[in-house]
Amino acid sequence: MTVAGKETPRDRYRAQLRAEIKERAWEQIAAAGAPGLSLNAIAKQMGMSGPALYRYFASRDVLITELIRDAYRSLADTIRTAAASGADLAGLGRALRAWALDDPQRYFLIYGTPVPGYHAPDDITAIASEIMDALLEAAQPTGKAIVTVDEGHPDTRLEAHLAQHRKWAADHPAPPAALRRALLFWTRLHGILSLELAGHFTGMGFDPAELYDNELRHLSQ
Amino acid sequence: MTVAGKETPRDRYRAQLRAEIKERAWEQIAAAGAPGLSLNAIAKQMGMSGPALYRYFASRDVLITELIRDAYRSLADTIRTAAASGADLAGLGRALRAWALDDPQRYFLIYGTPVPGYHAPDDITAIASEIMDALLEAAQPTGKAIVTVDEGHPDTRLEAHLAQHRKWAADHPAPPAALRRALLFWTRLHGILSLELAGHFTGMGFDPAELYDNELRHLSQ
DNA sequence: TGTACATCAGTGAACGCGCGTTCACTGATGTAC
DNA sequence: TGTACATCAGTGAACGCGCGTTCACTGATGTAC
Repeated sequence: MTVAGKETPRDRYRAQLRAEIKERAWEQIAAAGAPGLSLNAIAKQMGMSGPALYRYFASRDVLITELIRDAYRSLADTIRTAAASGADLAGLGRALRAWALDDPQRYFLIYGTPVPGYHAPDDITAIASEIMDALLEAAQPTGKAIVTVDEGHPDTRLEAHLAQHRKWAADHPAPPAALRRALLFWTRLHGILSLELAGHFTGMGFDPAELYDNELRHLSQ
Repeated sequence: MTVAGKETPRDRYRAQLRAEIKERAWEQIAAAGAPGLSLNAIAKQMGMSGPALYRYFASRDVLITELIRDAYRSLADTIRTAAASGADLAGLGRALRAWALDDPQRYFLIYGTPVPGYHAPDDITAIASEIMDALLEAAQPTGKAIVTVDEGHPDTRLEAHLAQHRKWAADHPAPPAALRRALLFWTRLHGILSLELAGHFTGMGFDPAELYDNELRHLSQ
């Protein structure tokens, strides 16, 4: 244990090695999926013995959980950075797509097939709602137009439901229309990305980017 | 080997045991996900020794591939049955949702995280395009209205792209607007289902069915 | 600056486990005459 | 209907493997006086 703020060379070395272990872990996940991640294999790849890794991660589960956390963190940062630079919903959508294509298995670690029985720790779900908050913020009508008569297909039924079931947006003053837009943004774009990354469009002949842009156009209008 | 059409008691027994193996396999997948499927564990659960299963499936991979095929087959039958009974796109959407909720892990076996390097055999991809064909059929405007002035948001750009990239619909005379509708049906509904089944909505407070219905309403109008 | 001690990184052996799969074999079930 | 043979289901032992993880230990690096 080291006092916070006082970083010794040993601390730096530790941090560096932890980072390298994670890098190798991502490579393994990219090559064989998350279930194929093996501590021994990582150690061998790094030229170390298996038990050595236990100096850096208490167990395989701890490592995987940290990878999941990093994935969420990376996505949240990507979205927030885009939002901070003034991007609208479509801009966030483009940032999301770039992030997903950059590392498909990282995307699937968050949004892929759930492992039955696994429950993410609280701090991870906190990052997830941080992402939703950023979407909600961008899903609100800009200040200029006071009354938004036409924002695509207003669906009063869904908006009425969301108006009364907005626990996930409790901290946010967004109106029902924005709740709806944020959810549709999420589910529609995820639908395309997930199928695209899984290869379900391969051989069909069209360009998924066109489909994606089509959705972005209608979300933003 | 038995001549086709001549079914001996032994054949019946074989078929029955193969079916039971698959059932146990699905139970295991539901309990621990597909990567956790183990032939030995299935055998033990059935009160048999491990090697006995090799009388029925040549290998673990063969078993899994057959499960995937069955999943596709089941989905295709569900969609076609709904279509045959006169359901419109929204009806197919409801059938899809019921099918997905009935067995989430079966859904994920088709649409979940891909295993890097795995390629489905041709007969399985054939079932996949059979599903797309059924969607295309239902996505076409009904005969009554000759000119469809407003079918949601017509997006000429996407339709123009699809008009020239329709390899996946080569057998089908559906117009570009129908291609677009079929794709949006697929990606939007999958987006919601996938997130719902993976538990990403839990704790958010709203009812995913409302979101789903919202999409169905706009696809059908 | 030098010595004594504590801390830490990493090793190698070992444990127990479960996996997929092969193989020689037993015993039951079916088929042919 | 009865016998002789072939077919098939299932067993138990075994192989080789890789996994996560523990443990006692060595050697290097840091810290305190």
